[in-house]
Amino acid sequence: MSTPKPEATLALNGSLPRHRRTYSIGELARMFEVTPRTIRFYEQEGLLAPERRGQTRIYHEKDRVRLKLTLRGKRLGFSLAEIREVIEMYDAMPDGNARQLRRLLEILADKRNNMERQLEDIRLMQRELDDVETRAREVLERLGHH
Amino acid sequence: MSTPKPEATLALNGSLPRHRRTYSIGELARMFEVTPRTIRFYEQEGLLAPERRGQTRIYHEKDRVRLKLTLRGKRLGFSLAEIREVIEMYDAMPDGNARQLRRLLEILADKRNNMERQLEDIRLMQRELDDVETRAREVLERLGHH
DNA sequence: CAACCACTTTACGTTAACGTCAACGTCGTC
DNA sequence: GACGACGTTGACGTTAACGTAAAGTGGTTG
Repeated sequence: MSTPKPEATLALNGSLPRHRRTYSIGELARMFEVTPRTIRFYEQEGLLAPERRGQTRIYHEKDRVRLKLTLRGKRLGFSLAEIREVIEMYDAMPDGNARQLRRLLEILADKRNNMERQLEDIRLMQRELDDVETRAREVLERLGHH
Repeated sequence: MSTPKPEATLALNGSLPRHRRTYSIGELARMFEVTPRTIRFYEQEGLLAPERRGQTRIYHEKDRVRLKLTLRGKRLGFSLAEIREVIEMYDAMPDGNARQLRRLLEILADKRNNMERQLEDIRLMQRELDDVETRAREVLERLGHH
């Protein structure tokens, strides 16, 4: 406490083996471009369970990964409830009973189908975009030539 | 009215050249597995503009296609507002000015980036799913062998 | 020590995308 | 001519996923 060593306690985290790093809620928020409110909300919804040092939340690698997966899931249109379901089952896996596991496999298969349809949707949508863009460029061209 | 010919007026639409067909709101709803309420809502939001015969809405091929594109857009996570924006610009294209067209191209490029990221997300997500599934199967296997 | 962050909880507000219900009109049919 | 299936408008309800504001805590910095 008396030694003025440059141990900013936070800045120090700069070059640690990723595994030992911890994050504040603000850091994570900036990192993923969400607000702290969002992160707290995800916790409230059972998607995160950070450590607590007193009042304040402390996030480890595990939490960061979870958040990343959560956001990815969201971009793919999954609801927080769905994401939580998978996360919970995943956590319970080691000692999960057979029924749970089969249920998990079902859910996974379901997600997979979802992915497949999304892939198809994307391909179709890209064609549409190509088409619209081509037309737009043509019109633009004609405008250029008066 | 007196001739009992099997002209069910609705059933008759069965084998028409797709182009001339028309649809009731209920037909479209079943077709795409949405409720009539949804379709009316999309109209209210400016995504559809069906013909009217008296009070009742009559949908043509064009409307069906729009609905299809709208739903596809939704599956890909676009908001109705975004979808409408594109549709409107597309409709206004022929007589659109250069600024409008350039704006449209911007939007399209944006959507394209979105698609690309979604593709990447899907690939990553599929790997995760593979991983989880593999683990689940392993655990299940061990359970089987007591 | 005062000022300033960054963090906390509590609670109410907001937006998008419909659902639901009431109250009514219009066919075709039994 | 009652009935059921389908259509209409209008209005209010609901859910998910946060936003926002209020009021307080704890650490460091000039």
